[in-house]
Amino acid sequence: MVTIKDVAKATGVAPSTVSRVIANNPRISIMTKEKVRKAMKELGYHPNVSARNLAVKSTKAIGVVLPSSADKALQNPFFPEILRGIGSVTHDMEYSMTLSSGITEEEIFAEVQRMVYGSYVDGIILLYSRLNDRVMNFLHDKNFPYVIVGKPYEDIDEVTHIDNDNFTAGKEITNHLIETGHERIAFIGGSKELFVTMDREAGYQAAVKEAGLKDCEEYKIHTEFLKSGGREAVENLLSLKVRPTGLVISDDLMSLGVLSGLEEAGFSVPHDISLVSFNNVYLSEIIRPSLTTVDIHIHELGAESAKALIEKTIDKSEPAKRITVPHEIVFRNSVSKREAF
Amino acid sequence: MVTIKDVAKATGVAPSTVSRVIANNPRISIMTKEKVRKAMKELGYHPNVSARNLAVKSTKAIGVVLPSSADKALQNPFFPEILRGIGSVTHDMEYSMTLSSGITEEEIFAEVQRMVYGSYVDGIILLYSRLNDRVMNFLHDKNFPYVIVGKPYEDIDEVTHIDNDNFTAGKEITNHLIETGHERIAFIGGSKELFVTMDREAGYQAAVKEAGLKDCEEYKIHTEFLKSGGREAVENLLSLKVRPTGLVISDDLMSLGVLSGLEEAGFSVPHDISLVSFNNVYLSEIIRPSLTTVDIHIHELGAESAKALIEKTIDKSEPAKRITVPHEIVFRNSVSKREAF
DNA sequence: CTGTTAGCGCATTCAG
DNA sequence: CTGAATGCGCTAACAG
Repeated sequence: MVTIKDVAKATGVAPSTVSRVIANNPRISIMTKEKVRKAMKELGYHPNVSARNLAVKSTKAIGVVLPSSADKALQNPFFPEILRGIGSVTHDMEYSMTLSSGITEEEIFAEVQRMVYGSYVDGIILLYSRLNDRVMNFLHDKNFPYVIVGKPYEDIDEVTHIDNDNFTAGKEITNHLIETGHERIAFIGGSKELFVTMDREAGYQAAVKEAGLKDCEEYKIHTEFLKSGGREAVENLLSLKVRPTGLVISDDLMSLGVLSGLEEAGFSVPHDISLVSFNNVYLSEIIRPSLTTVDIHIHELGAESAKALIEKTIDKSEPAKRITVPHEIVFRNSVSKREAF
Repeated sequence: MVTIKDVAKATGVAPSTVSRVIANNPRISIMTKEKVRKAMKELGYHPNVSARNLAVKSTKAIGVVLPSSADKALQNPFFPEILRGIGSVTHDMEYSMTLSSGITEEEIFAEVQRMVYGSYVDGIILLYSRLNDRVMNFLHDKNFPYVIVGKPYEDIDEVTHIDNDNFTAGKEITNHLIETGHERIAFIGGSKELFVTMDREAGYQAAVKEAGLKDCEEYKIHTEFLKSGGREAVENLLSLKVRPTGLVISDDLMSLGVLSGLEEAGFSVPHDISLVSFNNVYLSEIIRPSLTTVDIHIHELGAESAKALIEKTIDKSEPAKRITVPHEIVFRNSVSKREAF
């Protein structure tokens, strides 16, 4: 391994000088800089992170914590995509990204502790949010830089988070259904415990109310989309005396299950029933009918979270803030016009 | 930050002793061990990785590089799943895992160089394999520990790789179709450049030949599944005078596209056409019809690769080897019996 | 069984 | 503008 000393020797300067040209210190003459750089290149010098980290007490690395992957939810294409978003900025800023690799909640917590106490990373991105989460509490207590993608359950204005305006998105997409003539619209969402679901549902409900449409409990379904993609949800809905003609579904992946269930039951989408959802993952484009869905800009969600976190690691006093990533509806083929009765 | 010195002082021993109890060195009396451990707990001591890494010249970290994510392929649930597999062993062995975060090929290469030269990681897992890949060549030249998930294009018995027996898998799943009475079976695969595709196709072909069935070129289709999920593939196939009754598709995600295309064109699966594929990602279970597919044990693929790599980082002279992860067919509802004509 | 010493590679005072 | 000295926190001989 070629060290700073080697290039110092080769150049006939002191190690500290080499260190300074690495940092591009302005007090070094342009000439020696060139000379040193040349030697670095020739010798194949590359700085050693561990040494650097030790000296400066910082790592230029961020940790990313995925939800407990006991959860099948991890198979959601949302995750690779957000990782890409994060990666795009870590790459640009020459940070590295460490993934937490626990599977149970317990393990994850242990991992995070290691990351924090062991100085593995300068900050952490939480890709989930739960009520009373040990990890978040821990980070908070330790005053360790972290951001949340989504909406925190507690201390909402003390923790910087990156989210969409899911309420508005829910409202808009529901309005789209209303505008195309639908009057009986149901909502199918994942766990009520999740803010995403709640926000989107609230938006749906607001739209329904404002339009003066029927707002009944029977039309709001919550199901673990892990289990058979909400098959039951569909069955429940179809067994109603007055069936909905439009469905707002809180996640593309879930739509896939619902769609399949619908067609299996002999309903054609969008002919018999229209359907819209959220996320705009790749899937929604390749299935038939392709999905009208709100693109929540997953990549940007990731990128913004990384940016915000890095700022925070650089200046710990950076105030907590909320970053709202814009969304936009992508119109495709899962919705059809419905004439008034 | 509480260091080894602090606990040394608090315990009245030398720093080196503390270091030894951390390493659980057997030459330390059980008594002082207890004493030291107690102090560590009380003071909230946690070892600093950077310092440790610097001293031992190793990082207990592995790098994972994903395929260039210009590729939509990353949205394949295959990736989160394999990451989980890797994570399960890195966690157990107390390693950490760093994701490469480049998006273009160029960027990825730069990242890998940083990882290697900067001593960010002890070894690297490549989650893709391409002909004449700079990254692989680089790792190879530098004699840096790495493993490949899949099959390397070059130096196949010099690089340890973890793969399924895709040939056999292809053969078996095709045989399943044959056994259920299908006589005209087509293959739809991704890029011919990929070994996975090639191997699976070769298996398909072997099965077809052995069964004495028609083996024509028209029945072998290659398409970028990125684009509209192989819609054209389907159209081509359907426009044939003698249409196939069974389809072997090289990836579940692609099946999704094909399935949609088929139903859109008015064909019902499995009634009119049967279909089988590979991977057994979550999707294949939630769509209707659920997919008969070969489970390639993605998680295990990841876990084995991590294990093999870690072994290699510990003992660089570990010989290159090939690890074959078993597969198994999961029978679901995308295949129906076909009576002889 | 334990303490002392000397680095690991780099950044950063402080001099000059 | 540059060099010498010191220390980041930990491990690893070497003594004893």
